[in-house]
Amino acid sequence: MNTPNFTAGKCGDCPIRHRAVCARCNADELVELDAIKYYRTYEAGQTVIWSGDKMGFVGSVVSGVATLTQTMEDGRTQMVGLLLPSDFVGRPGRDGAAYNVVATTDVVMCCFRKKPFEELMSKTPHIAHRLLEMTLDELDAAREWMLVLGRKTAREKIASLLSIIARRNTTPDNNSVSTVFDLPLTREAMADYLGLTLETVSRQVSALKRDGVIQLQGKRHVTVPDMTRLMEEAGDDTDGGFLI
Amino acid sequence: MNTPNFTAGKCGDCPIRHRAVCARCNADELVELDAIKYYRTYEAGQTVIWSGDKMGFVGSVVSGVATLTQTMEDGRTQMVGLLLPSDFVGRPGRDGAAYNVVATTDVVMCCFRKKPFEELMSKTPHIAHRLLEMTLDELDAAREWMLVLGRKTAREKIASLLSIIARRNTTPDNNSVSTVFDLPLTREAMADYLGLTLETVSRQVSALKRDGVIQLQGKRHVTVPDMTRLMEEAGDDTDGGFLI
DNA sequence: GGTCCCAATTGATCTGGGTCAAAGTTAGTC
DNA sequence: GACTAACTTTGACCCAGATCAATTGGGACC
Repeated sequence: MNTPNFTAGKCGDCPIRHRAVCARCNADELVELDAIKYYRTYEAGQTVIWSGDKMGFVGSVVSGVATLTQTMEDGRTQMVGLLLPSDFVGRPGRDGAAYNVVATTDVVMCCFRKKPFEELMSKTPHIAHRLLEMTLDELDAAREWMLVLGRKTAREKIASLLSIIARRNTTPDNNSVSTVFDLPLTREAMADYLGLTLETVSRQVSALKRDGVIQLQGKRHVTVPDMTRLMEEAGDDTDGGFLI
Repeated sequence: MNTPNFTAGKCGDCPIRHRAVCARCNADELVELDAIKYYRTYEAGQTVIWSGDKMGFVGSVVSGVATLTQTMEDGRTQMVGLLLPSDFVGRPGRDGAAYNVVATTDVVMCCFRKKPFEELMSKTPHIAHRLLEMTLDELDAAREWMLVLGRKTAREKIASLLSIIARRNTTPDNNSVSTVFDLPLTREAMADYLGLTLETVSRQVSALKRDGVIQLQGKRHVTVPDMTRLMEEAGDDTDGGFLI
């Protein structure tokens, strides 16, 4: 775990939305942090952390997509978080992981050894502050998702998921009004996020396509001609709320 | 809002599980906090905060039960949090409320004016730390709840809710192995928590009673003869996990 | 004690999404 | 370029929970 095998990355490469602690990219912070920080890559499908395991680090996603999942003894699983580039992983002050973390694409993580990170945190109020802010964001997202899970129809659920991914993952294409992105999830992973079966996901994606709300090139490449329409389908306030 | 009309309360009365900042009840902290702190009572049914409103305080529940809810334009509502005594309300660093907060019983809140609280927080790393810990707890609870909403059956949902309330609300009755508590929620509120209709809640409560998993005295007073059985019905690991 | 009101129960029926099954797609791999 | 394996779509049928519609129960108040 301690062998950084990611060479190209340095904090100068942080994606714009990188919100984790290291992401602030202030040189003085970097000096402090470099001693305890390392990069690590995971292949698609690889489990980053098993629920219940001791977790020796915290960190954030640099590139790729990972998921947080919970599983019942009989195998029913529910995704409880989607980790896109810039999202933070880990629970400072806690020893065990609460969820499985699985890479769904190849993932590069920027990790901080936990012990020194916590020491740094208690010496640097600004970091604890930032972490609180990020945790509040995650809490908002989780609660918004409870509304999706508890009260939305299958079609609305799909539309909600698509708009979240669209808002975070759009490849800017300014000579077009359309929003374009790649789905980083299989139909099964989408189902696990939405509390549906993969068949229902497939049917509803087809229905949204048939109704012109989205266009598909292949299975994963999505074009949204009209984001407002998609958000109406999601049942959201058109102003968008604060889902991350 | 500034008129404290709660007289009996002082921090010496904090319930055992009071985990909020003021709850630590160290005399020196109290001296600091007293200048910015007030009590306030709300009647059952009263809305404490409207989603989107500017929120001038943070605080914690001293007694009673309140709920956090989200509502769609068409009226579908989902409860996203249950506030029992000791739970924290508010989002330091945020201006607007993200949810409706509604008192479901008479509620006493211990409130801190937001501005001075935030100043205090930035001067006192220990408070920011504690707040982070509490927010992580809430995040865990929200994510555990996502599993309930997304993947559990109606019967499992009811059993899950009952065990959460049982674990937090039990009136100790040591000459009996049974767990006894009062439901602080109407059937409708339970339905809003569980993503069900009130009719389904009623049916499943009746079914659990018929099957001897619970006993009811009146509509609200619940006796659980065997907590292990209830938790099996909830589909939880018998060790209980970390739901708050 | 009566009656008003609201919470809760119970019944009958309907339907969205689950389940089971089969066939179609796509990307590797040899 | 055929072969495999994993992912996806589509169809047929079913059932858990929603919906609609009466009742029933239980305080609070006169």
